Amino acid sequence: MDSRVHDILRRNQLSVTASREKILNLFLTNTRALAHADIEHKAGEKFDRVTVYRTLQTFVEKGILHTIPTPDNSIKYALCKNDCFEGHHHDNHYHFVCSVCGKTECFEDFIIPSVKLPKDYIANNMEIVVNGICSACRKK
Amino acid sequence: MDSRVHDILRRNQLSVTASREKILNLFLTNTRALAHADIEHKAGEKFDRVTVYRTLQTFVEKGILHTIPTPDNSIKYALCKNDCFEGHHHDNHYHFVCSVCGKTECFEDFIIPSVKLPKDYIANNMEIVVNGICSACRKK
DNA sequence: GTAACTGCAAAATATTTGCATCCTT
DNA sequence: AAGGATGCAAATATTTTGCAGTTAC
Repeated sequence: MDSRVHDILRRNQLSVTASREKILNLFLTNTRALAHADIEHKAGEKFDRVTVYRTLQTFVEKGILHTIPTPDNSIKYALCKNDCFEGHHHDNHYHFVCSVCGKTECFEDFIIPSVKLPKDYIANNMEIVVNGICSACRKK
Repeated sequence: MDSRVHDILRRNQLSVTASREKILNLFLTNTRALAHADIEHKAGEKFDRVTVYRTLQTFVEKGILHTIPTPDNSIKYALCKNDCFEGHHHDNHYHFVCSVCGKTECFEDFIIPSVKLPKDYIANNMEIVVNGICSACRKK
C-alpha cells in the first residue's frame, strides 16, 4: 500500500475505508489511466460494482481523479497531480491513448498551445487526447 | 431536405433510405453536434432506436460523421467536412462545448499547434475539446 | 430478384437507487 | 454514538443481436 494513500484521503476529508484505500492505491501504483472495468475485475480483488462507481465519483468530485474521454467513448480515470487538490484542476496536461495496447497516459510536461476561438467565445479549459503508438508497442 | 443528402449517400455507396436521408439532413441543417438522444427524440420524427444506432455507426464508418467525446462522457456526432470522405479524416479541427447551453460545435479554421511527445511515441491524430461559454450564452 | 435496410422483440450491458448493515471517527 | 460507506437487490438506462418483413437498386 502506497504511503500517500492515507494522506490523500484525509486531505480530502474522506474517511479511510478499505475500498478507497485499495482503489486509490491502484492509481498510485499505476501510470496508466484505468476504466471502471479495469478496477472491478482487477486480479485478486473483488470490488463491489456499486462501490467502484461511488468511489470513482467521489474521487472525481474531490479532484483526486479526473476523467479522460477516449476515442471509443469509454471513460477512463487518472490521478490528478498535486495541483488538482481542492478542486482546482491543473489543466495544462494532455492524454495519450495507444491504439495498439490501449494504454492511456497523462502527460503534464509538455507545453499546450492556446487555441483561438471565434469572437465572444470564452474558453475555460481544454481537453486534449492524442492517439498514437506508445514506445513499448512501437518496439515490438 | 438538403440537396446534398442524396449525393453524400451515393458517394459513400450507401443506399438511399428514408431514415438515412432524415438523419443526415438533421446534421446538414444543424451546426451543432447531436447525441443519439437528440436524434431519436427529435420533435415530429419517430426514429427507431436501433435504426439510429445503426445509421450513426454506418455514417461514422464511412467517415460522414465523427464522434466527439464530451466532458460528461456522452457521445456526440458531428459532420465531417468534405476532406473526410473516403475515411481520410481531416483532423485539424477542434470542438467547443458550451457549459451553459450544452451546444457542441466543430471549428476548423483555427490553427492547432503540435504537441511534443516523449521519445519513441508516435502521434496519429489529436482530439481537442474546449470547454467554455459560447457567444449566445455570454450575451444573455 | 437480390442484397441491403428496417423495425420489433429480446438479450446483454451498464448505471443508478433504496435500504439494511457495518465501519470510521 | 452518529454519520458515512458498503454491499446486496432491484430498478433504469443503454447498447447489441436475431430475425422476419420491407425497400432500394
